[in-house]
Amino acid sequence: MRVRLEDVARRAGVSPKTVSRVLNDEANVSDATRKRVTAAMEEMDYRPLSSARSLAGNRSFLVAMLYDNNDNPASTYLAEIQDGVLEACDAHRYNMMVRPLRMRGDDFVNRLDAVISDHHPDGIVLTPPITDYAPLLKRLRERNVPFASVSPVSREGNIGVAMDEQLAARTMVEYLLSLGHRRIAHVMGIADHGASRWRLAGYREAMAAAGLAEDPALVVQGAFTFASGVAAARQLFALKEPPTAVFAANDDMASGVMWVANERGMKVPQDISVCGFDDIPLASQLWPALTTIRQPSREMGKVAALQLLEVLRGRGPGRLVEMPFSLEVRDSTASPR
Amino acid sequence: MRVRLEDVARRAGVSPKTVSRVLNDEANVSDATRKRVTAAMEEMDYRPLSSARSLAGNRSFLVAMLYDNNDNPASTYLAEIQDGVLEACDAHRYNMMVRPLRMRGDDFVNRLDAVISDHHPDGIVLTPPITDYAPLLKRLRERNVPFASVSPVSREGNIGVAMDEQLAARTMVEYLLSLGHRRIAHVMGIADHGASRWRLAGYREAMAAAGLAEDPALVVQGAFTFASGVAAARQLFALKEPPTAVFAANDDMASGVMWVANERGMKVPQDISVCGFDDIPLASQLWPALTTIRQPSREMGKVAALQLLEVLRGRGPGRLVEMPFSLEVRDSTASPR
DNA sequence: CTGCAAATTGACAGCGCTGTCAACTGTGTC
DNA sequence: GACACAGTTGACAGCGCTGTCAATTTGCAG
Repeated sequence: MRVRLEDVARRAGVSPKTVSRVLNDEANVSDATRKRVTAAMEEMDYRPLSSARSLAGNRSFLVAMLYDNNDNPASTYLAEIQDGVLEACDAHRYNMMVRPLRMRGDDFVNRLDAVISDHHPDGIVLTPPITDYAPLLKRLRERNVPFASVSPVSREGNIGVAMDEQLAARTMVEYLLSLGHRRIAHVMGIADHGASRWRLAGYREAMAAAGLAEDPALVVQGAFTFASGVAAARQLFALKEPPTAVFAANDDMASGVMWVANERGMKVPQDISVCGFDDIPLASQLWPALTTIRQPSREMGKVAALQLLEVLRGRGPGRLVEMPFSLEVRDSTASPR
Repeated sequence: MRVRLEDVARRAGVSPKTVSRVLNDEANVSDATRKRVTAAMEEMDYRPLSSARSLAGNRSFLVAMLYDNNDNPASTYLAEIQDGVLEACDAHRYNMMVRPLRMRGDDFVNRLDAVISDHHPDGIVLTPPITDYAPLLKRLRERNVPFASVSPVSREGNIGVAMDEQLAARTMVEYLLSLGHRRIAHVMGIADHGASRWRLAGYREAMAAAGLAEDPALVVQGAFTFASGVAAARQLFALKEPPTAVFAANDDMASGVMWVANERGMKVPQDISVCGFDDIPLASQLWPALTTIRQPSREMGKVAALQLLEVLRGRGPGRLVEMPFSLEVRDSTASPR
């Protein structure tokens, strides 16, 4: 037979309601009572039944992590974030569910509604690019579901975690400049993603600061995928004046660029320097190992979830935490010859 | 105000219990009534509250996917399986949760117990290598929690999904033999994983069938990680008579082997052929693209979950479904020179 | 048309917990 | 010593659904 809250109450010599208070870490319980109840719980190995807690208390102890599975089929980046979110939820005995949410089409708000109505998450963790679809955020606020974001575009009124991606991108390009590169290309990510905008802005900032006029031919559109990196590289290498270095907006695209370089018999980094962004495991497994910006994805997932939990547990308003990045110089970049 | 089952019942002119029966797809409801109730549900956009269903019905509608996070930090393989499991659960309106379960130490059975007691999953999907820890399976059976496995070692009494990995490995090695290789090395995975055993067995089978005596120096231990592939390759390439081809038990290790080849200035596939197993996205992003065995991981996750759901929904006993593999010949293998 | 078994439907209690609100306890004040 | 007041505890109902079992309807043989 399962141990119920009532059983714990009897053992501790208090009313069920008092045990409930202890369980939920509520105020107004004397230290002595709290200690007695906690001991009884331990002794009996009491496990609250979450369905009963949910039904009576009208909360689900559930955090849903939403991601866009249009452009992100099982990506490493998301897997790492998920790992961090899960760790944070575990620590506070919250459950976590992952929900793909196709952002294609215009009924994604309905799909969000369905997720909320079906699962009643107490809160939501938003991952890029879902962090910035205005109608979706609006609906979340209307339905009064707290949420935290990983790398949202707007810092105003958002809680979660962010990184100064523009500065990171600028740092990367400044590094390339310091190696002596002047014709530096940039492969952009999907146009309306915040990550694409920041990384492009950082690139432009560094180039401008070095007094270099922007050559539009050196900035090509990508889509964060390996294949788009391949396409972008083909375009860049076909230029009359090809770049001596390529800064791709993420590692997958950078690996596409390197792939094309190999295909053409160009040596990296002797003939062309290539660098990426994110530092997914792939970056170290490529030959030569990829110079990139390290983004602590797992930690970022954890921190975003912790901010959300802060709110859910009524501990405070939560904030937008800034995470550090680092430039990982490896073997795919060198001075031009 | 939320629409409750009672509201639907009133609208359809039946008792709440009858609506419940329709909701749960039970027998003994006349077609006419069923139709009327279903219509009422639709019209009112009724969403059953899962906490109430769980509490009253003593089931959770929850499937937990267990994985070992010792050796698998956010691996692509698991992410793909997860994706498939999620799809299957969604289709039957079950929730899914992912649970890392460190297999190190000997209290993993307790940790399993905690998962069951805390979350009460109706069923569990086991992923390698958790599929084969006898004490864990025993506990699962004792506690009467149905489970399905992805690639279990033992096919007896297990439901889920499997692939003939030994045949796949043999096929790969036969392909290398057909290219003219004779000194073929194998980098093993973690010793007690089923995948390691089968892939090694397939390697041996093919070598023996070709009349080649096994050279123990050509079979080296790995651990399914990139780093272990690097270590294994250093060992192999240092041999007096190094291999002309290396078959690694998975793609990550194969990429480590290629990395060392590059480091030493050896050309793949001219100087050394390398191949892997799994066909994770990395395989196509390496240069040269990796010859490997394609394993339909996502589909396998889905099929395993479907077998479990078959059981959970009282539809049958479930079975062990065999999935096909395919040899993906790419550019990392060629005849020796 | 009657009688009987099978199929269909409903009444009711209760799953294990928490919200509400009332009751009680102890402390400090004048 | 009486009173006010904050701090602590408990009684009770009820969250929305399903299990049990009894009541009713239907189908069909005689």
